[in-house]
Amino acid sequence: MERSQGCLECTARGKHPFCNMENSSLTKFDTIGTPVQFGSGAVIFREGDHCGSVHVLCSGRVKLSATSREGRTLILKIARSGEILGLSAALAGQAYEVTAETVEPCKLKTIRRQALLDFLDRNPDASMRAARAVAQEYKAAFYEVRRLALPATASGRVANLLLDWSREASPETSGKGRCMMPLTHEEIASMTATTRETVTRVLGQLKRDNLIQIHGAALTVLQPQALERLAV
Amino acid sequence: MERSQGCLECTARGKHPFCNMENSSLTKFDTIGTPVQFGSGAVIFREGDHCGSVHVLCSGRVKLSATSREGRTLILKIARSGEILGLSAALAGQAYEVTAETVEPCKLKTIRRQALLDFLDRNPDASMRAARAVAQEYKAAFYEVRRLALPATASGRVANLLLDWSREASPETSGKGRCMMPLTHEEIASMTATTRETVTRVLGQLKRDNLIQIHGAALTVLQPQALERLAV
DNA sequence: TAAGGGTTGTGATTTGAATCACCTAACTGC
DNA sequence: GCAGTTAGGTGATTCAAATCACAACCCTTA
Repeated sequence: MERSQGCLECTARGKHPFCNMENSSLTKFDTIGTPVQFGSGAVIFREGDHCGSVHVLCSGRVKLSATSREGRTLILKIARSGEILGLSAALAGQAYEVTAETVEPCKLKTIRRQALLDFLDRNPDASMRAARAVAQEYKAAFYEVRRLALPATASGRVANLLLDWSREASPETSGKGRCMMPLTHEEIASMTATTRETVTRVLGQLKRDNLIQIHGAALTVLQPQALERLAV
Repeated sequence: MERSQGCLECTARGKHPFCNMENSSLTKFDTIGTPVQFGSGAVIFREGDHCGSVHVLCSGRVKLSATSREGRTLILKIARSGEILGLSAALAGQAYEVTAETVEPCKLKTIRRQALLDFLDRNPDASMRAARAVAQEYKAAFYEVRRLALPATASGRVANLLLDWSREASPETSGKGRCMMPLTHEEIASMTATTRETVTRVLGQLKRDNLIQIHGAALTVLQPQALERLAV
């Protein structure tokens, strides 16, 4: 009788397009999903694993990454609450494309792939929502390509990333340009196709030029326009 | 009474997941789409344009690209028949993310965004197919990120692209590793985040090392394993 | 309080690839 | 045929960033 994790009562529901479906659909949805909790650093699934389930991220952040045979790691994005991990793999009927690893304690709702497909078949509004959710995922992946491939320099790619972060976070942290960046330089390097040392140097330069401020994990973008000029 | 372009009679229908819907749905679908033809080099829509329509690509190839303020161009992919251009933008209700330009004469079927959404609402099997189609688009975008960001060198990115092409084409051209590459070095550079000169040099080196063969637009991959080793 | 693992900061060196500059071919349409 | 245009090829030079090598910090945990 775990009611605290019911989707109907979820306070964040309105914020998340997929979760915000009709009550009747959501009631049914609630019965096919299992609430799960993870600590920090837990692996939810691995790249190449058979996709048996999708995972709705209720709270917390999850790092999505891919690794090359030679050991180079690319972090695609940090997923936030409301995202549906593994949805595209489940719909396409293929293995997970990425590895999902929590970066902080997370609550999720896990749904078996077949149960989800049956549910979508029977609830047209949910299946439209799923299509929209994947469209969002697509858009995000597309902007990732853009962010990586268009800037000519490493500083451009880093600047792009910082701008993205400050834009995403703006509603929460009222002060403009402030956001939390709980990643190491090594991880930022994996998100910008560069090296740890280069990230250190670029961030150092941006601080010296007063374009940004960093206190621990707190990042403040002081001059967004100047960053944009760098970012191309 | 244009019947030649009806989806029901389309011979390629079986090859394309989205088009291969139930006959009853397809009949309805046929009534909401307008067949259109384009010559080579025609622009179907532009990045940033309001997304008023989606376009089912019936035959021919279409170049999808994005441009930065500074004029750098990134070619995301060459879409082939069966793809639905602008679907993700239509579902997400936003502007087109890319510019679509034909690289050879193409036939398309254009559907007003609202007509498509209504159609999807009323035909659950079609909306599942749409979700799957976007999931495919997502996967493609994801591999694009991988191809661009994981290899450490320009030759790695080019090698990756050549491998992708030869894999895609393999069913058609029976000879292994043979495919058509109707792009200039400049365009290949835009797909691999490098420059025209570097593409020329890399392809030259690959030819000299007997990893590939090029005659006009015909590309043959002679040693896929060696290319993979380069590609990382 | 010391020890040890992970993270960050910096210099010196090397290198891949961008840039610049030009040149040859191939195809276009007068 | 020749001028014009676009694609492909190549060398010389420059430069950003990868690599290598350590020092200086955190943080935990012992």
